[in-house]
Order: sequence, then structure tokens, then C-alpha cells
Amino acid sequence: MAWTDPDCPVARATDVVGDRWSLLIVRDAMDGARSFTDFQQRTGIARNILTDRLRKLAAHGLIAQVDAPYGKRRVYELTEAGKDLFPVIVTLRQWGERHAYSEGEPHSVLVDDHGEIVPPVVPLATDGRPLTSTTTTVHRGT
Amino acid sequence: MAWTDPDCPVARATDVVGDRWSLLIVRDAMDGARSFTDFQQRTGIARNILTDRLRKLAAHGLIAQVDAPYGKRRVYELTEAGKDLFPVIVTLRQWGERHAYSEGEPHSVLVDDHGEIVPPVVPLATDGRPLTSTTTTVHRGT
DNA sequence: CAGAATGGTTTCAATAAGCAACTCAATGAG
DNA sequence: CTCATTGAGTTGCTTATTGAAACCATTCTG
Repeated sequence: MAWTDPDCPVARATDVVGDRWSLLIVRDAMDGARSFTDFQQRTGIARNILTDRLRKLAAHGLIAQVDAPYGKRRVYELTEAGKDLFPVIVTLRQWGERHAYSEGEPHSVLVDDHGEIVPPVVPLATDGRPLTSTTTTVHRGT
Repeated sequence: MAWTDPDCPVARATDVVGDRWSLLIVRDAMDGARSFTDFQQRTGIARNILTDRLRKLAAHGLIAQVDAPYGKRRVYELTEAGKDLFPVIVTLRQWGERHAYSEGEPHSVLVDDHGEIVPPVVPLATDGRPLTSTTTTVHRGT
């Protein structure tokens, strides 16, 4: 794979999931989609593109086809790397709720297992201060 | 604009920034890019596509061209909606750092204004519990 | 003012995406 | 066991998006 910008983790991430469909596939996987047709019907993506994206996501280690118990078809499952996109999906969802709906337009909200609305996800410093783009910098090197 | 899936905030968000370049443009804007050529040189994007993306981001209210002090060219600036993508960029960056570099491959890290590494951003419940895709659900309606 | 740099636009070829129809293996119903 | 159904792709064709390079109009710089 030729990275757009090998030195930037954001660019590497968008190389993997920065297209019209990949994140929606991951979203649906988190929401219980397992089979090719699940994904196809939920997203409405063209089937040849879905084939391509599932392969690409598998190649990058975000999903894997696991053998199902006998008599059942094998299904797609998120790997740890795939599940680890959860914070990305949540922040995107919350951004969408705040900025992609017009004033007063109803939209869904994310709730936890106690029925409470999930508060806005914000980057925090080790001491708990909320951080912004002006209070963070990239250190290259590690 | 015809949304891919009007009912899903994630889909609306990817409709706005779910392409190869938009998030990198926003990343660079957060990192100080102001002019057309700034963006072009930092991302390496084709200029006609950059024109298109800047317009699209402006149309969606993520950036705006603001008049600069007299004798200076006008520059692009992030709006509040654009700045509000910060948590998305950070979670994407952290995901990239964890999963888009091979074992032992050096990569940059994000540090705060005290020089401390920014801890992984995770969705938290109101009571502070970390949340995952299995402990959250979407409630539609509000 | 002349030349360079900036901020685009236009054109055109290459690539990717979408759509419909087709295949082919694995279930499932009778 | 046989035939219909469903799942998981392929293939071929059409449209949309991207990219490279050339072109043009402002805006600076000296």
C-alpha cells in the first residue's frame, strides 16, 4: 500500500477508512450486521463495491471472515482494530447530530445501557482539562 | 443535498467529510493552513479538486473565506462547526497511530500544551464508565 | 511598472463508482 | 433426492470523480 502521507496517522487512517462507504460498513458491523446481504441492504452500496470494500477492510485487518458453527454460513466480524474505531464512529455521529441537521430537525441520539444520553466525546489532558486544536501539537518521532 | 441515509448522523457526517481529502484539509486548517497554496502543498491534492473541496466544505459551513486586514489576501478559516471536528480528527489520529503502523514503526504522537501525551479518547457514560459498541444503542426520534 | 506568485478554471485522459444481469455454491422445503 | 432460494460474488457497460497540465486574472515585490 502506498500511503498518501506516511508520516501522518490521520492520513493513514483516511487511507484505510476515508471513503464514502467504509465507515458505514464498520458502523453497521457494530450495529449487528454479519452477512454480505446485511451490509448491502443496510448501506444500499453497490454489490461489487461492497465486495471490494469488505476485501479492503479485511486486508487492513479491520474485519475478518470467521467460520460459523456447522450448518451456518461464515460471517464477517470486526477485529480488535475494527472495534477500536468505536470512538471515531461516536465522535463522527455526535458531530453529525450537532452540525448536519438543521435547527429543530429531529435526529437520533446515542444512549448507554442505562438509557442515558452519551455525553459529547472530547479529548482530555491527563489532568482532565478538555483540549482543542490550539492546545495540542504533534510531536514526531517516537 | 441528497443524503445517503438522512436518518443516520454518521452517514450525514460521512456525506460531508467522508472522502479522501476533506478531513486532511480540516486537519491542516487546524494545524495553521490558511491559503489555497498552503492546503495544496500540505496535502498534495490536485488543485481542481482542492477548489471543489474548499467550496464543498464552505457550502456545508465547515470553513469560511474571511476578509483579511487591508492589503492582505482573504484566507480560509474554520468555522465553529469545522473546529468542532477536532475530536473526530484526534480519535482518527489515535486510531491510525495504533493500527496503521507496523510493530515498532516510529510515528508521531499528539501532546498537549504541558508536553504530556494526549491519552486515548474514549466515549464515557455520564457516570464516567467507558462505553463500547455493545453498551450503547441508538435511540431515534428527538 | 515588470515579473513573479497566488488563486483559481478549463480541458481532457484515467480511474472509480453505480447498475443490471449472470454465475455458482450452499441451504432449505417437500 | 430434487428443485427453488438465498448468499456471495463476477462481468460488462455507463456515468461520475479524480488527477495532470495548461491557462488566465489578480495581487504582490522590487
